[in-house]
Amino acid sequence: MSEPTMGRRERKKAATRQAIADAALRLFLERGYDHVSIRDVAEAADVSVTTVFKHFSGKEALVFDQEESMDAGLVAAVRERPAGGGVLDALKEHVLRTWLPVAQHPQRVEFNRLVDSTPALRAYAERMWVRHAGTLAAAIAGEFGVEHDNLACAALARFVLDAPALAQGRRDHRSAIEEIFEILANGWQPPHRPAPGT
Amino acid sequence: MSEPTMGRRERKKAATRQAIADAALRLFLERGYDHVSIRDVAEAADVSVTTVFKHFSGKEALVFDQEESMDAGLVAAVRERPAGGGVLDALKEHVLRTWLPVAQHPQRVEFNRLVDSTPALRAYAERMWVRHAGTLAAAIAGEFGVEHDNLACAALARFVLDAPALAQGRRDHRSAIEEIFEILANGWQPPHRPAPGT
DNA sequence: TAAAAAAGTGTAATCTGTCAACTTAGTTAT
DNA sequence: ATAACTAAGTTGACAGATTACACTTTTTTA
Repeated sequence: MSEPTMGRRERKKAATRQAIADAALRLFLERGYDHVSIRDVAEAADVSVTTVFKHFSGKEALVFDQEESMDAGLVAAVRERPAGGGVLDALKEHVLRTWLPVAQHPQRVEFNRLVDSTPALRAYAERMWVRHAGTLAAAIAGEFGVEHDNLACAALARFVLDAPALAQGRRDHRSAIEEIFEILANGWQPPHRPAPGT
Repeated sequence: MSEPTMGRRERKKAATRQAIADAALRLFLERGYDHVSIRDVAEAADVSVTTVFKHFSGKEALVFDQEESMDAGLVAAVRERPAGGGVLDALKEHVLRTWLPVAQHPQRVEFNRLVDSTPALRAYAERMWVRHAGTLAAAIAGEFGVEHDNLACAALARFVLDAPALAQGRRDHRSAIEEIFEILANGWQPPHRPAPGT
């Protein structure tokens, strides 16, 4: 799907965008986010500052080059879920499939450290998920034939999209996600005391 | 507690802060958040730009002058809850008591419209609540004698603090909050179709 | 091939936020 | 009361992010 659909123009555009994103990530990892200016990035990618802003909406967006439209994925997960399966299970599987690999990729350890240690990026990353809450809520509501802004659906969407942020930084991402979805499915129960001596 | 504790100095400082906040809110409501610069605010309050930043951490903070440390209130709600009562109920009551009056105050209609129509302020308001998730999570965990970062407690804290954002913009704030806590207590259930013809 | 469309450039401007050195006024100890 | 101290505020300069604008180059297309 790449060769005939993209003319020279779009190919060059994509290349420029990629060059900017690569240069940005490299510099950020080298010097830290706050010690790299947009000008630095532009020069490293050999483009002008204005070009950077034509490709990215702001400095934070330079870091999250890839994870863009997961709207489609979320909606598909809900709509094309296995017959007879619940929406909750479908969303759990989707989160496990799409988020786990990214979060656990060993080449991303330094990337995650960069994000974690930069307040602006932490905030951006959190909002990145929650920003899709509206779309997901509408998709869920559509499945049940209720108003697109049905409160229960909006709440579920929001809670589900909180899951990655909550699981972030836990030892076992997978079981963390499962525990969160367990709460959403059956309600919150007071935790029991851990075995003494741990 | 106000007269003897505050000398002239602190009184003047508080007055300056209030003058800045008042000028800011007035201008924001008049012209819209994005069409007012910090310089405008400073001039309207007859102080220098740097003074504004000495009192407020940033432009958004000018709008949320009042609602600052609710950490203490959240922790108290959990710790001093009625004997035998569940944490969930205590938190629900606390949200209803502290958030409802503010959100419904009729004098705040234009204020809410300002926040709602300004993306930067929307984001700030949302984070304002979620920012206390760590404190609340630790308080809940403390009540049950588990590790301070217990996942179930962190998840509950987060979900509870999502409630105001979710209830915002609904017709009936109170029942919205109650519906959200119902989900947290008993799990999410698919919504039923609304009566046709509404 | 010429016009339209898109990508990119350079400049200048605005705005947020920070910094350092200075002034002023309130507080405190003598 | 007065000198020394301290916190609040001022001023001016500055860096970085972001936008607007007018211009050039390249690709596409009629």
